[in-house]
This record gives sequence, C-alpha cells and structure tokens, in this order.
Amino acid sequence: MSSERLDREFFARDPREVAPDLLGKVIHHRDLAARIVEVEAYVGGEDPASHAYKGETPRTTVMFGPPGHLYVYFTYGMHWCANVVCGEDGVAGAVLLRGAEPLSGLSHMYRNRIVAKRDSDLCSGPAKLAQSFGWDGSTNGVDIAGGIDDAPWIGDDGTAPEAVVNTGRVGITRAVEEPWRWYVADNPNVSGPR
DNA sequence: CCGCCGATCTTT
DNA sequence: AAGATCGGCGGG
Repeated sequence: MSSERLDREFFARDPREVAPDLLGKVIHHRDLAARIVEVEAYVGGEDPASHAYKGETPRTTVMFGPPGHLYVYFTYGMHWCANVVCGEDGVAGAVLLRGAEPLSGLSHMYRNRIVAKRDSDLCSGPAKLAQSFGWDGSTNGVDIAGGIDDAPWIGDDGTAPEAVVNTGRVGITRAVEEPWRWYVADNPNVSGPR
C-alpha cells in the first residue's frame, strides 16, 4: 500500500491535536516500518510534566525549534525516547511515540533489540520503539518532514484505527490528570495500563 | 498476568 | 534526588 508523507504543516499544530491524528500512521526509517498505536502530548510552557516547562535548556532546544523534527532524550541512565516536535517554531510542544506495531524490517529490529523475544517486545514502549529503530542521541533534532531520503518519516496509508482510547499520561508525577494520552484499543503494542 | 525492585547516569 | 523506562524475578 502506498504511503503519503506527513508534511511540516501537519506537525505545526497543537500537540494535543496532532497526537490522536498520529494513531494509525506509519513510522518509516530505511527498511524499518511500524504503525503508531500509542502517543502522548506534551505542551511545553503550560505543562508541568513537559521537559520544556521551565524554559529552554541545552536538553530541550529542539522542542523550541520548528515542528517536524525528532526530540530524542536520554532517561533513567540507559534509555532513549523519541518525540515529534509539534506546534509553531519558537513554541515548545511534542508528541511522545509510546507504542507501535512492527510492519517491516522485523529482523533488523530484533538485531537492534537483542532482549526482544516476540514481536510485541519490539515497539511496545517509548524506549523499546526508539531502540528497535536504532535511534539515540545522534537522532536528536533530525528533520522528519523535509523529504530527506535516509531520515525517518511518517506516512499515511489511509488506515484509520477502529477504536481510540483517551486517558491520563503514563509514568509521570505532575499533571497526571490531564487526558493527553491516546492509544488504539486492543492492540498488543500498547505499553501502559489499558 | 501482576507487582516489586535494581540498573545507571543526566538533569535539577 | 528524581526521572516522559525496562527487564528479571517471585507469587497468584
């Protein structure tokens, strides 16, 4: 099935609008592809849970830049997690990629993630997803909306999720009541609580 | 399947 | 000292 690349305009909206729209879309990177099934929105300046809440720092520079780039951060001393920067240039905002269904290049993903035993171990969590795609600090800031051949990009193949669930975000201690997590119902690649 | 805990290091 | 996580282990 053919896939249309999401452009910068798609990401130039409030992350709370972009996030649910990303469900069902497909992450591509060279031979690898996976369909997004779980996302969370982080709203920068007005969101105490966002890394950008207290303003721009060396770590969060990318979040304040133009939309359609990856914000990849290091956490818990060993994991990388990836967001797509959303909203206007100069305004911090991002959508965390939390879960995806592997579609292509699975043998390559297993090579990137030695501990994975089954397909649902590959992309069922933000750090697992990033690891399966081989993303790390060198991926931070990469443009995914510039039509760059070797860079990751996100495509729309016309598939829409059957049922979407909206809940509070996972793994945070501040602003836990904000309903800014969305996931596809009954999908084994969703990482958090159902 | 679920809950608990340790790993490991950057950021605050 | 905490953190946008994960995997191993033990118990039900």
